[in-house]
Order: sequence, then C-alpha cells, then structure tokens
Amino acid sequence: MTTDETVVPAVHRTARQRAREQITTELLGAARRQLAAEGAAGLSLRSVARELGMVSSAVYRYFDSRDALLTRLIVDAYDALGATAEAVAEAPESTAEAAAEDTGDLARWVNTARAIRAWAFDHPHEYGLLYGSPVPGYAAPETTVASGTRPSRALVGIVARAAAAGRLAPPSPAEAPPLPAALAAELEALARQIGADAVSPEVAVAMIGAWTQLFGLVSFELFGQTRNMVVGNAALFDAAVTRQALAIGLR
Amino acid sequence: MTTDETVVPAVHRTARQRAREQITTELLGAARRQLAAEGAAGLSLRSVARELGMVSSAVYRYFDSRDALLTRLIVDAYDALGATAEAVAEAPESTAEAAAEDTGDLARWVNTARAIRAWAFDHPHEYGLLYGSPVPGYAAPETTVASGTRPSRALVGIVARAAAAGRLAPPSPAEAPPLPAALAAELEALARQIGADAVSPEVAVAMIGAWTQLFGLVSFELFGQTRNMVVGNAALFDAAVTRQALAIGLR
DNA sequence: TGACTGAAGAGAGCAGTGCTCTCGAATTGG
DNA sequence: CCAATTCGAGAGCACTGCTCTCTTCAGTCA
Repeated sequence: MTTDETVVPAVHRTARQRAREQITTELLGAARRQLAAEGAAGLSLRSVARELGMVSSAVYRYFDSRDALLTRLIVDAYDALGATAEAVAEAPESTAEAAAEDTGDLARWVNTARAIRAWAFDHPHEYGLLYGSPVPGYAAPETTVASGTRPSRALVGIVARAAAAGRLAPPSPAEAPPLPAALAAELEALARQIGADAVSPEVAVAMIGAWTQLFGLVSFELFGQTRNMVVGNAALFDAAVTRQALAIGLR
Repeated sequence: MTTDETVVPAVHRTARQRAREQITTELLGAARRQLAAEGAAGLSLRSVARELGMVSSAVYRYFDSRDALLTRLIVDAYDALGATAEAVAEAPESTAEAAAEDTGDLARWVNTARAIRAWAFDHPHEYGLLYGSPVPGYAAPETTVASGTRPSRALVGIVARAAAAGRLAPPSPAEAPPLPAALAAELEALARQIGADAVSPEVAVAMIGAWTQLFGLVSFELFGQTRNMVVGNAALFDAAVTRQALAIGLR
C-alpha cells in the first residue's frame, strides 16, 4: 500500500482521512464490480478511475499498482469466503435453523462444503482468482496467507474438534496400504503444528483428500470442465462430498 | 484460424504451403516458450513476432487473434497431456517396463495419476491454462472439447475396462446413504452415453470423486495452495490417489 | 511464356493499457 | 499564519492488440 493503513484509534479522524477511506472503499467497490463483470483480465485501473471520475494517476495514491489492487481484492475475497465457511462450520448448535437441521459433524462438513460451493457460484471470478491459476505478481507473501487459509481452516477445524472430542468413527476395515513412516511422521508434525493433535495421519490423508476433492469439484463445475457431464449438479456434489466426509470418519 | 488448415493429401505441397506450415510451427514454438517462461499473461503476439523477426501484423496471417493463438496452445497442451496419460493408462501388459511393474487396474490408475502430475509439474503454466481459471474468450466451443476431455477419458477408460471385465471389487460395507434415484439415473445414462455401460452409479460417483480429487490436488500443489503444508509431497499424493482408487473398486 | 489472382509481409496508425513525473491546489499540524 | 504534506490533474512513455494500406512475390491458368 502507498501509506500504511494503520487503523486509526477511533473518533478523531481528520476529514482527509475519512475522505481517503471512503475513496478507497469506492475504488475497491468499483474494482470488485468490474472484476465480477469482466473477470480479472478485464479489470483495468484506468477504467475504475474513470468510473469514479478521477484520472488514472490519482489511483496510484491509493494503490501502488494494479497488482496491489488485485491483491487486495484477493485478500478480501478470501476473507469473505472464509467468513461464509466459518459461519457454517462453527455455527452453535442453538441456532434457529440448527433446531430443525442435523448438527452432527458430518452435517457440519457437508453444509460447509455447500456454503463454499454456493459462494463460488455467486462469485465465480473471485473464486477463480482464489483457486484458479495464479498470475505472477499477485498475492505474494505474508499478507494473503492468513486470509488465504481461512476457508480451509474452517474445514479442518470441524475435523480437529471432532477428533479431539473422540467423535470420529474408526476407519473402515483397512483395505488401504499403510502410510509410509516418513509421511506419517510429517502429517503428525503438521497436525501438531496447526493445533490439531488428535488428528491421526490416516485421518489427515482422508481429510486432505476430501479437501482437495471439494475444491477440485467446485473448480471443475465452475470452469466448465464438467460441461459434457452432469453440470452444476448439486446432488452429485452432495453425494461426493458426503462420501469423502464419511471416509474421514465424520458422523 | 485464418485459412482452414485442411490436411493436404501428402506429397505435392507447394513451397508456399510448406513455408506456411513451418512458420506456423515456429510461431507456436515461440509462443509455447514464452508461455512456459512468463505465463499466459506475459504472452504477447508482438513479442513472438519479434522473436521470429517479423512484424506483428504478419502474425495475423496465421492466427486471427491472440486468443486464437492461445486457444491453439491450449488444444495442443490438452493433446500432449492426453497422450501422456493414455500412454500409461492403455499401456499393453507386454511392455518392457510392465514386466517388472504391477499391471493391475489399481497400478494403472495410480501410474496414470502420477504421469498427469509429473506433466503438470513439467508444464505448470500450460497446466494452469488447462485447469486454472479460464479467461473469457478462450477455448470456446467444439474445437477444444475433443482434446479437452482426453486426459479425463484416459482415466475413465481404466475404470470402464475394469468394470466391463468384472474386475472391480465390490464396494465396502455400505456406510454411505444410497444415491438419490434421479442422480443414479443420470449417472447411468451418462455411463451409457460414453460407452461405459458396466459402470454403476456408485462406481461413477467414486470415480468422479477420484478424478476431481486428482486434479484438485495437483492444482493445489502447483498453485501454491499447499505452501504451508506438505508441498510437492509425492508420498502424500500417492497415498491420497491410492485411497480414492481403492474406493472405486480398482485392484 | 505471360498475365492474373491471391497470399504474405512491412509499415503506419488507432485505441487502449500500466506507470512515472511534474505541477498546482487543498488540507493539515505546528 | 505558514510550512509540510497530501492529493488530483495532465502530459508523456513504452507497451499492447488489432486494422488498414501498400508492395512484393509465388501459384495458376490460358
């Protein structure tokens, strides 16, 4: 960013600061609209400037470059999707809708998956920015990583809590070959690192499988890879996701 | 294309035709190199023209637009990946390497998955073009669909042949809820349509799951979604892919 | 062989892009 | 009230995709 966007304490903000915030918001809004309408390739700094009646060079007072703007949009999108996922994944059991719905771990997972898919369909270009092919400069380092892992962390959290509470069903009769020792150790370390100690390597593999399949399926549906197939088929999605969740041991 | 590239019978081609073919090839080669080096966004018609010592407008004699060039690259990439996958998926059992290797259906699937992953790692930008977020104009209609489904068809073929030969293991004790009737019917119709009559809806769901998980995992590995995780971990990939293949019933 | 047709390349030019720089005007904090 | 900072405007650079015109030359047909 051009100036570091430190959060100003509270009340006393100068008119300039308030103007800057508002214009930043308007720029982001216009950019987001163009992104939604034309996709990332069609997003031009000049045209968002034009939309706000300002000249292109003025935008550089707010964003260092087009890439910086795009990166900001990416972070925001990650947060939006993350918040959506978290809302479902971590919904307390006492929610109104929860009264009627099943609130088991399995239902939590499936509902979260559905929410992610729904968000993706509502924001296809943004989803593409997040989980499609990355373009060079974007979303480089630390900034995005915290937001970028949010959606996935929501999913992992479901499993981690279920595992910690001993609510995970034992794996089905071991038909799969055992994991290589090195991989098992790696996964165990990883689980500990993210504070999911109760997640065994076997469960981790199943979870990673479910995770990648979820986003793989959504991407295929969205990017037209399933054109000749059952497209946008919610029932298929549910079936596939449910089967993966069962394989993790969620019930 | 500017002129329809009908395959000239054989021998008698005029010098002009030969020149056109060669220049087309050189253009594609240069474009492919730039794509590999800088990614799709960095591929410019003018710079490939420059590389061949011609002026930008001359390139339009060979490709209608930048999008047409890119579409051609996409089709070629699909074919390259498809050929790679087919070579492994349909390798006769009598191959030299097959003597030492396992040639069961399971091994076939896993090896094909490995080949796809390896190709993706060798051609990251091309893979991104194929399975990343699509950009508006590209790869629109019929042209790509035949090539575009090749990699996936190689995988499906393994299952279809195994199913037809009755070599599929029965599903594990039914812990998953039965498929909705409508979905089952749809999948059955789909299977018949692609000439895989022996593939039951349950197997189809497992296969679609394995398929989407495969590409989801590769995409995550390639696009950096797994940065903080076990990155480029072949053992993890193998484990996940094997488990999915087992769920299909491959042995 | 010679003339006509069509293809290929060169070059100029247009509209658009991201980005830089400079120069006034306005707002701020001392 | 004044100096310092911030902001917007404008011109300009290098680049892009694409179109148009003009010239040259290979292929074909009489």
